[in-house]
Amino acid sequence: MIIITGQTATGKTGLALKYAKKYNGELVNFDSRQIYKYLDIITGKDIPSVWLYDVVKPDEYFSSFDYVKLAQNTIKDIIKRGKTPILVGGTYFYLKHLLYGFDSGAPPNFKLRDRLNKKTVKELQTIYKKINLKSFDAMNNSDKNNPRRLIRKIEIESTKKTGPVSDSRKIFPASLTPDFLYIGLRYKNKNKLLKIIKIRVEKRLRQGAIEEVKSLLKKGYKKTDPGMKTIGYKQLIDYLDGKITKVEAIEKWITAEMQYAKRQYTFMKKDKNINWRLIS
RNA sequence: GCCGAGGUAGCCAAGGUGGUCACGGCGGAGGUCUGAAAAACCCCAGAUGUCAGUUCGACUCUGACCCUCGGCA
Repeated sequence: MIIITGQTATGKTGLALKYAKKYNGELVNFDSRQIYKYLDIITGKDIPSVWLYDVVKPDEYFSSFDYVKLAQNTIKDIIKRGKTPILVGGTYFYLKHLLYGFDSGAPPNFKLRDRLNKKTVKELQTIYKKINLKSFDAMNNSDKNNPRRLIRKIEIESTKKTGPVSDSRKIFPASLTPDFLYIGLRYKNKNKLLKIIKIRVEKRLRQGAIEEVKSLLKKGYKKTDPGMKTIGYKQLIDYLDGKITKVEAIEKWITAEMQYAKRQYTFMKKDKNINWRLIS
């Protein structure tokens, strides 16, 4: 098995294709945006025949847990057919769960989430403190102020009463053997990354990025839908809504890509199993 | 050239009868991360156009100069 991850715009797919040829492999996507149907140009679905593209519609909920279930089956099936699974993507959150498992088996409680989403951070903190003060005190400053994390914590506590629902077994730790290729791609310097991202944004605009956003809006998808909260789409929607100019939208798009690339590496570098390859 | 407005961090920008050298936002650095993750959140650095003057003390007052933006010419 081969895993290729890393920063955005590093040519992960290209490398994956090389390996696919070499090892009789099939690609499995772990990019949280390419999971969505109709998000094609801006998310860069350049290659046909990749597993786990176009799984759900842009307005549908999809979690890392859903991803892991699908990926497990897909990978098992590839192996059964005697081929090499090649995982490609940049969503380390998904990959982490696939490789190292989950802590809690609590499923989402959407009614509870809706209710809690109306609360302020202060209120959420108060609620959680009341339920589990010890756990709250143990949270770091970043999480304590993060409504999503607080809501999730409250959600977990609230389902504890009924008991955990699903299992949280790890999938692949046994596969982390020496012949297990786990590669991370990143840029040595930011100027190069910026240059590549600029080129890529321009290319996507030429390919019809704006038309893609328009057609999504025409289909009835909204800015607030999970799939639409994606770099590129967000900025172009603001442009189409007349909130910013086209030039501003493009600049913001590029900036968001750079910030994303940075966050990706910050997260991924904690995984000591990744073999980093520098791009210069 | 004249009249008006203004010059506060890389950008936008608040402020005060002169008194711990200054609110924010963006951008930048670093970070958090276990069922929303291309999300959400934490945190750090950085500034009063120039030169004089008044004053115990000026970013705040005065003058000159430089620059920017409007209008007149």
